[in-house]
Amino acid sequence: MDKNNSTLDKILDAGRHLIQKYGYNGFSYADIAEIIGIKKASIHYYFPSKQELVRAVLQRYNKDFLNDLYQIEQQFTDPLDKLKSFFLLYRKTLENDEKICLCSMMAAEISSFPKEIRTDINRFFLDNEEWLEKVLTQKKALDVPSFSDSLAEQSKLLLTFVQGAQLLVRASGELEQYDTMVENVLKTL
Amino acid sequence: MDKNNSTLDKILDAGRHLIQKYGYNGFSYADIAEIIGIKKASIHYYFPSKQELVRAVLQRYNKDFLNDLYQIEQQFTDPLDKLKSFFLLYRKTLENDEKICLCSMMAAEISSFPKEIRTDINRFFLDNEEWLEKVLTQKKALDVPSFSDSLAEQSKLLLTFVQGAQLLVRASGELEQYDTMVENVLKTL
DNA sequence: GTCTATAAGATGATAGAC
DNA sequence: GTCTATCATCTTATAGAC
Repeated sequence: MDKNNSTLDKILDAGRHLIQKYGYNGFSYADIAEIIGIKKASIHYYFPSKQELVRAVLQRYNKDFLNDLYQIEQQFTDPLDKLKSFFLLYRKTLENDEKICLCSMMAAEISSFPKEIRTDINRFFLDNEEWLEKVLTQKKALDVPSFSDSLAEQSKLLLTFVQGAQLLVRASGELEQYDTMVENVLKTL
Repeated sequence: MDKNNSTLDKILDAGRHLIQKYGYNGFSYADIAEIIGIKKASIHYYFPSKQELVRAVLQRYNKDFLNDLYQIEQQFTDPLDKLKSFFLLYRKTLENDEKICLCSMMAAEISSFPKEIRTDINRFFLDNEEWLEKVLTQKKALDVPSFSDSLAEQSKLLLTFVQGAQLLVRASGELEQYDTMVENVLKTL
């Protein structure tokens, strides 16, 4: 159950942290080396190029995030609880040292990436939408069918909300804003 | 009425373009120099440091954007038309060469900036919220009062929407998504 | 104002010893 | 696997000629 503490994992952890905080163009091999106490050259042993490194970080992030969504799905039965946990998942990132979702940052920096990486970033968003749509479908089955719109479209709106809310929180520096906004967006359902 | 085509303006234009596309950490003086056909050193004559340059870009962007909002306010009487124009304003940026709102990008990169710049970024968001709230107030006066929530909170949600929608469009590369999402978010009002 | 020249340090990356 | 040493290039920034 313990996280593998190999150098490889430390590099991926540090890389993810730095991208979430400063962006792909805002960190260097030297930064990673300093964080985990090795030399720059050692990183190249695992990831010859920066793009290979970022791609590995991205793919692991997507996998972990998808797993978190699956856990939420298992843990709760009430769709509303699932949605609240979804927003809490994003909140956890914001709580910790000025970070945002890795894919939010990388979507902003999309012009710096080749096609394959762009595809992985978009995959993250699609997976989020898909998960949300599934939960909204469960919710609709319980509720008076209050919304007639496509649940796929509704999911996209929820995703734009959580993506944009992160930017507002970062601009203001006030995390508490997030909770109020989540409350309000849940009321619209 | 013509835009002043001084070197200063060219520098600000190129700087804004590059930040909107690649981010603050994703461009250099050399990039600006190449775009407008001068030498790097000439840019330092106007902006000794990169932070002074980005600050000037940011302040002009905020001023121009606020002016655009004012123009919309003057041009339309129907609050719904005003909102549609608001979203169209953001769309214009997306249409053009993989760019997003300057302050969306800079909010994502907030950890790279000192306090004064952060304040300017947040000012942009607050101005957006204020403008939206004003329009929503006009709308409420016309409508059956359908929503009971605070219009300030409603404005924030609309802002999170447009901020997040940009990231989704960038991730997918499909601008048409934006129009559908705008349609759907307007239905929630 | 714009240029050439140059500095001082950072950056991504490689070669080869241990 | 991790290190030292080194590379070519890029980065922000300054000094001084024109």
